[in-house]
Amino acid sequence: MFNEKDIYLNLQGRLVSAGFEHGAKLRAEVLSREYDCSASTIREALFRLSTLGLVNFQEQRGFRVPDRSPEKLMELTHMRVLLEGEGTVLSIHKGGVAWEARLTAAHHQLSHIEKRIHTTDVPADLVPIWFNAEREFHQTLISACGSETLKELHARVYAQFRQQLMVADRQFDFISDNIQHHAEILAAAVSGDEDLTRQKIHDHLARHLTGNTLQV
Amino acid sequence: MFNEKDIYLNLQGRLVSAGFEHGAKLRAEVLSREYDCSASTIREALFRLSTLGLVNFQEQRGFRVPDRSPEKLMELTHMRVLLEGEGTVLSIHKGGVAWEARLTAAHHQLSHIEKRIHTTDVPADLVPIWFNAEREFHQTLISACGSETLKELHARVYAQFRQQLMVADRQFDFISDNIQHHAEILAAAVSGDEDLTRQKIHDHLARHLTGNTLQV
DNA sequence: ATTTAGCATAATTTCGAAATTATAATGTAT
DNA sequence: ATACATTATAATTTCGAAATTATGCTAAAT
Repeated sequence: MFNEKDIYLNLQGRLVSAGFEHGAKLRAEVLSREYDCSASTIREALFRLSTLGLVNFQEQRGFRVPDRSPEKLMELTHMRVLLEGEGTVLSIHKGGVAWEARLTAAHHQLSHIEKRIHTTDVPADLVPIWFNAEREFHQTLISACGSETLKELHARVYAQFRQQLMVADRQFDFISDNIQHHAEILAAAVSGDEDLTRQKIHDHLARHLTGNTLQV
Repeated sequence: MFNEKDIYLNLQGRLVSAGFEHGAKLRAEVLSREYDCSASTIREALFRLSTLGLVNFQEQRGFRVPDRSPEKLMELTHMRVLLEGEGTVLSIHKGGVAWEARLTAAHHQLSHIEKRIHTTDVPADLVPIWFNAEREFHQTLISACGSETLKELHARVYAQFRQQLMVADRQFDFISDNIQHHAEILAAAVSGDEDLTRQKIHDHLARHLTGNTLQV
């Protein structure tokens, strides 16, 4: 049923989308029953996730979901601004029309979902879809940067950023601003204006740099 | 004798300082005899190191030391310039006199070793000492940035960068330039000139951005 | 009543072997 | 001779239990 890779990915998914509480203990034996495998297999997966930053490991004390922390969120946001800015500027230079096309497509999908969220009450099953579309858009921004290293670093930071913001029931008050932000980032990127693009990425994330947001 | 943490750290050390060949296969069973423990313990350590980027893991194909690659080195160098530049500028703002003192001290030690290397033939046992002093100086640059996240990202990148450059017998032709570079970085940082500091960090690493260096 | 020591319980870590999967070697058919 | 299938070997992965270490509980002493 589940091999280690599935378990690893499934745990990763839960860790960034309220599948566990902040600060929750992750006991290998308990999880091993859930996934119908041995504790060692879970332990391996948790170790990998700990090096990713999605799980805290303490010697002789096991594994835990990291606590929420406004400082951590600010640090992660800062790294997102830095890495997404750099990666997007590189994409502008190297990506060509193919990248612009992919970015426009990713934005179109995201925009569609965000407008639905904006106009109607948010059905619970729309949240993971929005979640993926948002990630896809931001990943596409840096997708033509030419540096796997940059993309890996960004993926880590993005995952930890999401984990900080995860909550069971989401408010979408921010969605109106987000629609605007994403459109502006797209426009700036396609226009080829480096500084403006960096600025718009910064503005999009700026509210997480104040220490006041622990809501999406 | 060895607990898992020791094994993990020992392997990490070897992986960044020519303790294994580039591309070498890392077989858990073989290493388990070396460290006098079971294969599972080694396997756990290798998984953690793989998430760090110092080991490649392929499903059903085990673990390997990453190959050398000029492209990878360039990407890592780029990330070092970005993260060290950002971290140092933050340190300039937040570090105060205490940070300047630490940086001056770290530079003094590094400078001492580099001058010895410059004037005499390089004794083999000086290499790891230089190695640590170099890392210490660059870590100190960003040490007052106030962001554990930035420091963690930098530590990963620095380790992978070192791994790319590792060779059994080192040439130290570059050392003369390095002495100059490190002094200029120190001077720029203490003077508080942000742009100049970023520039000097860039210049120090610039030769690794050409794709022509796979020597330290 | 509070602290501390010893004990019982629970959790973590390590192990070595069993099961699975890949790789190499040999033989067979075209 | 080359390609393909089959078998044998070697490597990886998973397991469940044993050993170690932490945690919580009870009782004795101040």
